[in-house]
Amino acid sequence: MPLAMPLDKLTASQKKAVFHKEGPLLVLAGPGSGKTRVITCRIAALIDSGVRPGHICAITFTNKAAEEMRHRVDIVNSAGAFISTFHSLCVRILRRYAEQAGIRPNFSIYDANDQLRCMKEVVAASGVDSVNFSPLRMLEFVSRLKNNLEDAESFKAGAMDYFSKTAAKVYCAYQQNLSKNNALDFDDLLVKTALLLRNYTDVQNELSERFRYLLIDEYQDTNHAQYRIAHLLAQAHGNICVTGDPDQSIYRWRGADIGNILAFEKDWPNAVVVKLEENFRSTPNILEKADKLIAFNTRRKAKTLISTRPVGTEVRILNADDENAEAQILGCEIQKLLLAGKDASQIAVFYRVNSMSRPLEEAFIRARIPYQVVRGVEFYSRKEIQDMLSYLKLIVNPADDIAFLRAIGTHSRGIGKTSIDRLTDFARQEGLGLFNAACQVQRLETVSAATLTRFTEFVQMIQKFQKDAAGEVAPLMDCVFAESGLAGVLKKDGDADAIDNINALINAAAEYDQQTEEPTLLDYLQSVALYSDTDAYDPDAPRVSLMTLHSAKGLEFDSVFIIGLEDGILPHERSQANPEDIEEERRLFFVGITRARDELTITYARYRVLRGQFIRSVPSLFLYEIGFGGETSQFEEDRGGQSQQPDEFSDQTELQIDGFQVNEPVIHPKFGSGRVKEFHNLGPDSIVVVQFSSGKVKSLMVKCANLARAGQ
DNA sequence: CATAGCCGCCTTTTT
DNA sequence: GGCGGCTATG
Repeated sequence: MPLAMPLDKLTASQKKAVFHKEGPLLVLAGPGSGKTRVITCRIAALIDSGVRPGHICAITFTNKAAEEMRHRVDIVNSAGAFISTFHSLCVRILRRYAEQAGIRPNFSIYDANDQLRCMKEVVAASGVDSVNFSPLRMLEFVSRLKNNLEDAESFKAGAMDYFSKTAAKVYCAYQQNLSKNNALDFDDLLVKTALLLRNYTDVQNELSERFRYLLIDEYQDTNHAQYRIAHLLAQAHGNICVTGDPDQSIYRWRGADIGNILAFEKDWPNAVVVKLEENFRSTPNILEKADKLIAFNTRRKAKTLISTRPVGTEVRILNADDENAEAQILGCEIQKLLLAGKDASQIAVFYRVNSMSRPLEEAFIRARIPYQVVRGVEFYSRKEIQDMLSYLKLIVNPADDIAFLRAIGTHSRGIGKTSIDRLTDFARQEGLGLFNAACQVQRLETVSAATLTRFTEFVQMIQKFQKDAAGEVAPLMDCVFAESGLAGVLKKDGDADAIDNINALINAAAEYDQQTEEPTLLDYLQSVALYSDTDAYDPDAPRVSLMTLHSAKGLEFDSVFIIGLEDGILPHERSQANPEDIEEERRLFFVGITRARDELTITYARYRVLRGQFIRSVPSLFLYEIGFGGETSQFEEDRGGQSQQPDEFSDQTELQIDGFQVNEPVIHPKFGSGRVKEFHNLGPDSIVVVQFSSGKVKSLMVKCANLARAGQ
C-alpha cells in the first residue's frame, strides 16, 4: 500500500470517499474532519488500484498544501501525479498550448505592483477621469469581469452606460498593454486557460485524457473561472472529486462562489455525496463556540460539529487597554506555555490585518519569544530582490517593458529620466518594446553620443546574460548580480542586509535547481510569481507562528490566540455595509477558532491606534455571539462603551515589579535554582535573564515567571 | 543627471 | 504611519 498514513484508522465515511471508484464525488465536511487526508489517501488508493499516477491531477489551495500532499502520498509510487494549485496548473497548460492560447510561452506573470503600473499607464494614456476611474478601482473592476470570464471585447460590445463604456475602453487598453509586454496577470492565467479549453476541443480532449482523475480540495473557494476549468477538464469522464466546507469560504471578495459547491449535485446528477461530520481536531469547548458563532449565518446549510475528544479547557477571552498591552498579555501567556514545556511550533497567533503583527513582534522580541511571521511575499517585495528579479525577467521576456524600466533603473548608470523619456517616445513611434528600441538606439538622434553608448552597453549586457541563461538558475543569478553592477553598488553603500537578502535569494534558487528535474529560468520566474505568504511557513520550526486569519486556512495548532476582536477590525469596517460581507467575516473568525486543538484564547483591546489615531474600540459583535457577555460585567461595559473600571490586566500592569540584582540567587518553579545574569528594568515589562543550575540560560518576563528570591 | 527632502496619498484579506 | 512621486538643488 503506497501510503504514508494507515488506512485502517479511517472512519467508515472516510473510507467510502477514499475507495469511491468512478464518477463524481462530493465530500462535504466540517473543519478538522480529515478532508485533505481523504484526498491524500484517495490519490494513494487510486494508484494502488492500478491507476497510473500520471492520470491523476489534484488541486490544492496553496503551494504549501500541495507540497505537503506530495510528501504524504508515497513519493516513489505517485511520481508523475500532478499535485498543485489551480494557478500552477494553468501556467503549465498555457506554456504547453501557448500557440492555441494566443500567447508566447515565455510570458511574464504580473503581480499586483506590475498590474498597477500597467493600469496607470493605460489610465494616463486614455485620458479618462482619474478620480472616478482610478487605476486601483479599474483593476478591481477588470478583475471581477475576468473572474466571471467576461473578455474585454464582449464586455465592450455590451456596454451601454457611460461608466461601462469608459471601463470597457480601459479594460481593452489594459489587455493590449499586457499583451504588448507579453504578460499575463493572475486572473489571466485562469481566464486564458478556461478559454483555451472551451475553444479548442482537441486541447480539452488531450487534457481530459491526461488527467483522468481530478481532485479538488477547498472547493468552496473556487471562483467562476476555476469552476469552468474543472468542468471542462472533467466533462469527458466525470471523475471529479471535490471536498469543501461552505462555512469556511473566505474568499468571496476575490470572486470565490459558494454556489459552486452548493450546486455540485445539480451539476453532476450521479454524484455520490459523503458527509464527514466528526471533528478529530478540537475539544468540545472550542467547537461549541465555533458552532454558536456560525449559527448566526443565514446563508448556510445547518450542520453540527461533533467532537471526538474530551471536553478540554474553557475558551478564554482576555481584554487589554490597547494594542501594546494586548501584545504584552500574549507575550506573557505564551511565555507561560513555553515554560510549561509547550513546543513553540504548536502555538499560533492570528489577526485580521497584517499591520497588527508589529506590536506582537515588539513584545515577543522583548520577551525573547522565538516567532515567525508568515509573510513570504514580503521577502520578494524587497527593493533589492525586485531589482534582481527584474534583470532575470528581462532576460527571459525582453518585451516586458516594466522589467526593462526597473532593471535599467536599479542604480545610476548615466541614463536618467530624460533619456528614458526619449527612448520611450522613440519606441512608441516605431511600435517597439523598450528593449528592442534600445537595440536600435543608434537611430535615436535626440540623445548624446555618451548616452547612446550607455544604452548599448546595457543591451549588450542583457544579451550576454541571455546567452548564458540555459540550465540552472543560481549560477546565472550569481553572474547577473556581479556583472549588472548591483553587487558593486550595494557593497559601496555598505548595505549588508540587502547583500544578505540577495544571497538568500540565490540560495533559494540553488534549492530550486536541485529539486527541479529540468530547471529553467522561465519556470523559476513563473513559480516565484506564484509564491505566496504561506509558502514561507515552516511548520517544524520551534517558533510561534504569527499570521493573518486568511493564511491560517488549512492549518492547525495546539494553542491558538486570536487578537483584535473589535468592531471595525473583525468584522472589518469595510465589510460592515453589507450583510453578506459580515457573514464572510464570521466565517473567517470561524476558520480561526477551528484551527485550535486544545486551547483557544481570544483578545480585544479597549483602545487601538488606527490610521495613526488613538481611538476607543468596541468589542466585536462576534464575541457576544459566541456567548461572552452575560458572564463578565467588564464585557457589557466595554460593549456599552461606558465605564472605565480597572480590570485584571490594568491591575496587573500596575503591579510593582521588584528589581533583581545581577548574581542574585533565584528559584523558578520549573527550572529550579539559578543566578540572575541580567536585569532589564522595563517597569511592568521587566525582563530577567537567569542562568539555571541545569546550565540553561532563560530570559523571562518577571511578572510571568513567578521567580522567588532564594532566601525567601 | 543624481540625490535628497518634502508633500500628499492611501490604508483588508491573496493567487 | 508608510510609500511613491515630485521638485529643487548640487
